[in-house]
Amino acid sequence: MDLKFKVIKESSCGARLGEFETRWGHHKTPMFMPVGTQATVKTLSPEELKDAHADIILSNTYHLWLRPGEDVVDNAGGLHNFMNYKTGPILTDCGGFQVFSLAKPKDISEEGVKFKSHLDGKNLLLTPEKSIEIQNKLGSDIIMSFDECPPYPVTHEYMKNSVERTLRWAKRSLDANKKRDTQAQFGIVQGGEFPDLRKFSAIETAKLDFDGYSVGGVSVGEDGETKLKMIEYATAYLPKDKIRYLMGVGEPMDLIDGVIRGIDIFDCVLPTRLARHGNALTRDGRTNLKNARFIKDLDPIEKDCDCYTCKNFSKSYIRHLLVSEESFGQRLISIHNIRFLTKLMEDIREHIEKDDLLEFREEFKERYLKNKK
RNA sequence: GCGAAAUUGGUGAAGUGGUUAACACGGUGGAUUGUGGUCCCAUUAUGCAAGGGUUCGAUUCCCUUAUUUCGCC
Repeated sequence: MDLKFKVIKESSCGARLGEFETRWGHHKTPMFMPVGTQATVKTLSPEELKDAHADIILSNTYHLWLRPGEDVVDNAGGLHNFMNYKTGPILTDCGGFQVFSLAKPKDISEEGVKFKSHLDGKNLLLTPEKSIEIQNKLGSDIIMSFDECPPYPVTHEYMKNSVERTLRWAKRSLDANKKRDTQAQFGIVQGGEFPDLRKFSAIETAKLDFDGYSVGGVSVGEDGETKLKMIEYATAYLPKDKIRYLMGVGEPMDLIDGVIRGIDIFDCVLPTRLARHGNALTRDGRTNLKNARFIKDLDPIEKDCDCYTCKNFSKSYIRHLLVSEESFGQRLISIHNIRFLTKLMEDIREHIEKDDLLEFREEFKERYLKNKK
């Protein structure tokens, strides 16, 4: 499905202000997608997501395949109906990342990847065709082609073979997608920190007829400078008229730096995972709300934040909930953290419009990192 | 009143005549980037009820006191 993506404005620093269309309406980029691995953004209701200005969410093929099974979701009429998320699009990840993140004895062959299920140890085979078939049944708006996300670091030789295989898998993924008219499909660029392989992967993937292109294999343990280069090596060779999605990146500074390198969409578990561990994202950096200094602090997490949490609850109360292991505390911070990132993207869009994103970056960085040693 | 047993950090507790008193919880910090939600890392008792004695050395043995628990009149 054509997303009708268009770049509205490209700023002098390389950032793009854009827009695309789905059956749910128009969506502005750059944007951030909260992650809902198991058909739920952990602890949040669809209403809360909407209120936090989450426009689109990500869900996961691998997890839904294992439980409850794609047929169960299909039976409910697709993911949107199943989870009653009716306000925006859903993108499903292909399951490729789990090869890396599960880090079990893995067997990667031309055919696909052999896993042991983390639920019952059963031997499973995920192939490009199977991943697409599952995503077709899940009925997401955007599906990802099946890739391998190698760990970091890995030898140039390993990465070269992996990139070439991922490219062949991309073609098979594209061929397997019979619902192309209803679901958009993205390809994934890999190549690790190697400029030649990133370039090769970007150019060759771009030759395939995808609706968007993502940059994968980033934020897997590399240092900050390497991370930015990985992105640059890829975006330099991606078509300008297609959406670019940087997978798994969500640190506020990384979002800004990604946008400057021409990225349009991001996803990350960070806001919700940090929330479950008691950490709030703020303009002044991360704040661990479990810290004793908040015991009697009646201020909200951020005074000028428009989220439900900040409009109604104090740090003192949230700290109490966290310390008492009440899940409402995790939920309140999740709401705030997601809103923090969607607001950051709104600010970024505004500054692309004004073409002063680099100045915004400096101001933001100064304040965000000032408490870091 | 008599007899017996016990007394280790904020809590539950292990332990030994000899350099840093186990473990768990709790506390305090930290970590966290396409999520295997309740995980991970660090730190947290200069002291073993109090006082005295034996000993090269005692939290560990002995005595006294205090407190607690259980029996008996």
